[in-house]
Amino acid sequence: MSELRVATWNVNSLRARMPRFLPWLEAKRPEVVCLQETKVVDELFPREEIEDLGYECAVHGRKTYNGVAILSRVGLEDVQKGLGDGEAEDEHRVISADCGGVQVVCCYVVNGQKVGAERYDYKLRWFERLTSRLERTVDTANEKVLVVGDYNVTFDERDIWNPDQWRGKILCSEPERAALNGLMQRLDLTDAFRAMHPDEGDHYTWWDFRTFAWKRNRGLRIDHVLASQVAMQAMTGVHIDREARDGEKPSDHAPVIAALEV
DNA sequence: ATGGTGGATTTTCCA
Repeated sequence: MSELRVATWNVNSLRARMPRFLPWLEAKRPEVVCLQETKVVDELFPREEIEDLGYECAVHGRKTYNGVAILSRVGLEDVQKGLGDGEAEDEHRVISADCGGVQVVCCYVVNGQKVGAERYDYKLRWFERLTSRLERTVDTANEKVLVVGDYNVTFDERDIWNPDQWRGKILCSEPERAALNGLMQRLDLTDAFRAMHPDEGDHYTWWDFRTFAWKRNRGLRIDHVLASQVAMQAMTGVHIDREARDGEKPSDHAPVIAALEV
């Protein structure tokens, strides 16, 4: 038995974040790292610096927006990019791979902008497409499966610094939560952080760059590790790496790191 | 009700 740590981090531009990302990667050395908002086409992905630290890279990026990647130093097999449902545009928001016997899916869910906006409806439809994609490509009934990433949805008021002010708003609305919970029910996935930290609030993963949100700890928990039952049984811990949100030129998200015995 | 900051590519979009 050995420990396998899987981190998920919305880096908000990998190239802009390299001065923070590389030292973090060297210090933490998670076996698997899932990145969102890489904002870089595959040809310009900073592959060499990451490979020098012992990682293989699977990338699915585009110019300016979105982009996802999986880095692994325990193998990277069966890489599948995108939603794969034949629709014209999937916005480079999903990539999956088998890493050391764990089925890892890295997701960057649509933000949605504002309840009722066109992008909000697109977000709800995109959740349905993601759910179908997972039903086609992962075996949650039998395998260790981790579906991680920036879901842009809170589960409940424990995930919100001021629930009254956010009630019904984007990232907190009931249709978004129904879409996320529906995905989890259909795939039999568990919110691993909450399972390991029941009844605790004040555990956020995103703090808005505006309004001094970090300094005031005005955050939301919107980055999640969703785990199959087999993965949950192997899980030893999940934590949010708040240090990575502090200091110079941080991302607006903190990494979430899950550890399992494999 | 609005705008605040940050990143990429620009005088604006997206978050």
